[in-house]
Amino acid sequence: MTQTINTENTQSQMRKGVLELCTLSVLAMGEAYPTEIIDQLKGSKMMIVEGTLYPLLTRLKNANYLTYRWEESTSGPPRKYYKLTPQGVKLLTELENTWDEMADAVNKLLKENKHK
Amino acid sequence: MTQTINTENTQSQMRKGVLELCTLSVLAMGEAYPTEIIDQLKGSKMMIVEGTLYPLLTRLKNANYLTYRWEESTSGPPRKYYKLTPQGVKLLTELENTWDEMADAVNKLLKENKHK
DNA sequence: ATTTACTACTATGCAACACATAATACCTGT
DNA sequence: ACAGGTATTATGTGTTGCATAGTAGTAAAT
Repeated sequence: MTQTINTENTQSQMRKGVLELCTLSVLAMGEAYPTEIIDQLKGSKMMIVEGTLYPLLTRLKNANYLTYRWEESTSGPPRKYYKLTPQGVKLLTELENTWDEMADAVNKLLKENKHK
Repeated sequence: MTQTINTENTQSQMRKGVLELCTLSVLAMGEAYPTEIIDQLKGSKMMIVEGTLYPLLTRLKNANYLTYRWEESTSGPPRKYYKLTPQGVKLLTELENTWDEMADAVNKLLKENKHK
């Protein structure tokens, strides 16, 4: 029993790929640890949860787009501070282009076919 | 052996959810059969292939967002002309809002964190 | 000193979907 | 009959968002 199409579900689907771009974009400002990244994304109205972000960071790290260093915290366990590698910067640039092109295409289409 | 993050793959991921919106948007102009839909989307630089569109149309039809009628063709097998149901129109409106919100959030984020 | 609460990270599994691939069926012209 | 183009259907795979649960560290409260 699957096959549910609804707005909520589609929102998740739309986030796919974009979350990767958004995470890289946050890290373009400088290193950050997961909770900081989540807070910044929430501040931009881009929802993301731990269960999504942690695996994503691990994938990006394994693919050499990110590195991290441990840092002690005064209020809890040590944190992993992530930052972009040169390849990560390159990937970010490419994904920004991909996003721009797709967003343009969608906006154009929606405008053309606007229903009253 | 999985775990490949690259621009190509992310492009697919970004399309998820958006293709549903784009398909509904094309049908907002009036009924169309799959090949027409594909052509219109390609005209807007939104890539989609048969293997993606046919299952998508079936999902939307099963969820009562679309209906179709058969029509004979003078140059090949009969075609399924799809059109939006009232619920489909409603879904389209919701997805347009979802898209606008997400696109705004992403654009804002990219602008803020623009790397030099 | 044990409990509680908070923070940070890790592990596992599921569901949804794009896409590749292949197959089926219909029509037209030779 | 056969070939080629068009339209639809069926099946399987890989990626990923997210839910859920668990581990571990710190600090304040009892």
